[in-house]
Amino acid sequence: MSDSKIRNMDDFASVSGISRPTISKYFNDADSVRKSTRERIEKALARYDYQPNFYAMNQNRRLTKNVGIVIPYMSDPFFAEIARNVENHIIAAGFRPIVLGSQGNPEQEIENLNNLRLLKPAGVLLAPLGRMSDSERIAAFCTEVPTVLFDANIENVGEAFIGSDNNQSIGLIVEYLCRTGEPPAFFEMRKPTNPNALKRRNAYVNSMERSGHKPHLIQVEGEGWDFEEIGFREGSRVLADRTLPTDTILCSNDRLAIGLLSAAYQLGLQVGLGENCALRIAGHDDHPFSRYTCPTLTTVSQDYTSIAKKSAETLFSLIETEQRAQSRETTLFDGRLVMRGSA
Amino acid sequence: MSDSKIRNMDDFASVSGISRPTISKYFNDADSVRKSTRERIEKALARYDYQPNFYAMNQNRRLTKNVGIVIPYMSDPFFAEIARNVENHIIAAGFRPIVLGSQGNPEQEIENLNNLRLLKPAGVLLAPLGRMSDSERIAAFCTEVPTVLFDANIENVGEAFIGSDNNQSIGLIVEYLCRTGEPPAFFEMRKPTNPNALKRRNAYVNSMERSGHKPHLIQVEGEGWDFEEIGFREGSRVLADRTLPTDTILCSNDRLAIGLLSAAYQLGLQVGLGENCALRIAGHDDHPFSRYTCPTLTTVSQDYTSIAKKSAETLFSLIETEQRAQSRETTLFDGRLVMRGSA
DNA sequence: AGTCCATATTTACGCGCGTAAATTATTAAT
DNA sequence: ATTAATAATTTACGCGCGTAAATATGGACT
Repeated sequence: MSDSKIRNMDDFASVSGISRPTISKYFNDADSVRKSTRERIEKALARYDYQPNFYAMNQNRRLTKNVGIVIPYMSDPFFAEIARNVENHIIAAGFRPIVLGSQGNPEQEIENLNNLRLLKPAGVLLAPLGRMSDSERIAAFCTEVPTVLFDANIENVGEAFIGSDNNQSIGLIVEYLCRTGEPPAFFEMRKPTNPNALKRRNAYVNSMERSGHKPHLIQVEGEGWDFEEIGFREGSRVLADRTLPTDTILCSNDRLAIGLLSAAYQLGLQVGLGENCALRIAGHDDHPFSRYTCPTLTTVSQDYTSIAKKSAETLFSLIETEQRAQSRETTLFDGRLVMRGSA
Repeated sequence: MSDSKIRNMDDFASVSGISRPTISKYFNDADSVRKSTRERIEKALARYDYQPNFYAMNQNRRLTKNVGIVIPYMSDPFFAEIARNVENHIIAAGFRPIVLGSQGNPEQEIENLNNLRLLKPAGVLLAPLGRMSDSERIAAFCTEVPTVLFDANIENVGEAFIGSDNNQSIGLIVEYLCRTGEPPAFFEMRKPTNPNALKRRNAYVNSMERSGHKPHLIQVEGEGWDFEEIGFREGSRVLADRTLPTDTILCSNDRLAIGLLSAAYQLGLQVGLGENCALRIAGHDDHPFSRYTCPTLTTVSQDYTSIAKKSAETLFSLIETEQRAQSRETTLFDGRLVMRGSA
């Protein structure tokens, strides 16, 4: 295989018989060297499995092909899924994605941005935590690195925002629920961590009033990101009380709905559309798990694909033009009704 | 707040009136400088919010306080949970955790190790992918960096292995199921990706035979890590066939069980212990979601806490003694029966 | 005041790489 | 063969920091 260990680019330059600056050039852009040179390098690369030190590279380059992706929660399948989507676009465009999760912690979010800055990224795609986020420091970061926000908006921070049209999506499912049964109550956290939650609350109220129904907010207590637990605990309480003015509950997101479904099951309440069902439950987001709940969860899917694509494209155009956006544009995609068993 | 931007340690040394090497020493170990000096540094730190370049630090140090944690899948709540647990121990011991997920991809797993190596970690805690893993390259990595394996074993790789005693845990739940109803069939993937799955299969067969029952393996097709989908799809098929010789199914892990529960629900099969139940389903792992399934999932919990603690401690002792383990020790923790609604 | 030890500073070099400028070699075309 | 264009090499420096050795400084003590 290999002779002595290749420890750095100098070593590799020696064994391949090509000067270090040329090797450096090759790794920067393989097509920027003569074809015969490229072949010699690649032959040597096959013999000695050298690869340049990623961090040392980034330390010296003005700008790299790195693109950061920061999401609020790594272990939330919803964010994992959208991050994977964005990642694919980044790779396809010849960039290198670096995904970081903030674990619901605003300090971690800032640290993620700090660490990214050291890698001299060409740009960053950021889905901020929301209410908890240290928006001042995020704004400061955005002045240094071209940043596109997605999923959750922070007013006037970043070059653009791409997300879902909560008005449309909530309107869609409220209309559906009203049309097929009793008008829904809205199940949410009293102090939601996410700006989307507030938008959805307002959208619900507006949508209900527009169709002449009285809105009914079920605002439960709970902190943090353990939404299933909150949905279950508070859902159990609310359902046991039997003070609901309706048999239909629309949850602010699928994870709350998953907890609520579990609570309903344990109280012996049949959920779904049938005659012998006591309750209808709907969610929002089309969480990967929502197709395995019992019954499967009726929800509104966010347009993952479009959000990911548009976010990436917006960032790429910023990177190419090497200038900031003249005006901060907001793009909202429509949700799609996903009818399943629960409502 | 601050005057001109502090760009590096030199700048910060100037404004704080202390020499750069002393600053460097402070950041390495705050107690290694005189108290009065420390106070001066920290006063300057409050004024100018400088922090050293993480990657430049690691480039030059022989050894750092970094500890890598590599898990097979970031968005699997089970691994997310155990990683969080390990992380806390690392922080408590004054080290800096760096968590990386391999997304089920063996190449990503190797790349994660490569990237970690560049950060000169004091040690690494690795939960390998299993069958898919490039065990040769992992072994090569382990000769360079002290590495402790957990969750999934690779024979003779790394300094130690800490995991669950699948024999004990499967024995426990098989015994429970036999005692409280019909002996279980075992639902698993025909070609599991994880070595634990194979151990569990054998443990099931042994356990059944020991108590005089005929084992029955349901080995379903399916690749990858989308276990819920496989559990649902193949579960639907198996249940619809109605060729099962028993009404009790033990799944190789909770994620399969979650899919299977969903399949049973959709086929109108009542799952649980009651007289009018057609099926009992049990899992393994005590996945965070297993308490929200309908019905809640009876399972065996792995001793997260102990595995995380022991893994971290084993690594710390390796780091302290600065030498490799004389012999590769394997530590297995007992599982605990978690009785819920499904069996 | 003088001694000693701990701590701080100065100086100088190294890590693995990017990059610019000047020089030399190669290639393709005239 | 000469020329011009292109590519490669040499040389030299910089990035942000660690670290070692020599030197200088401060405080506690006799």
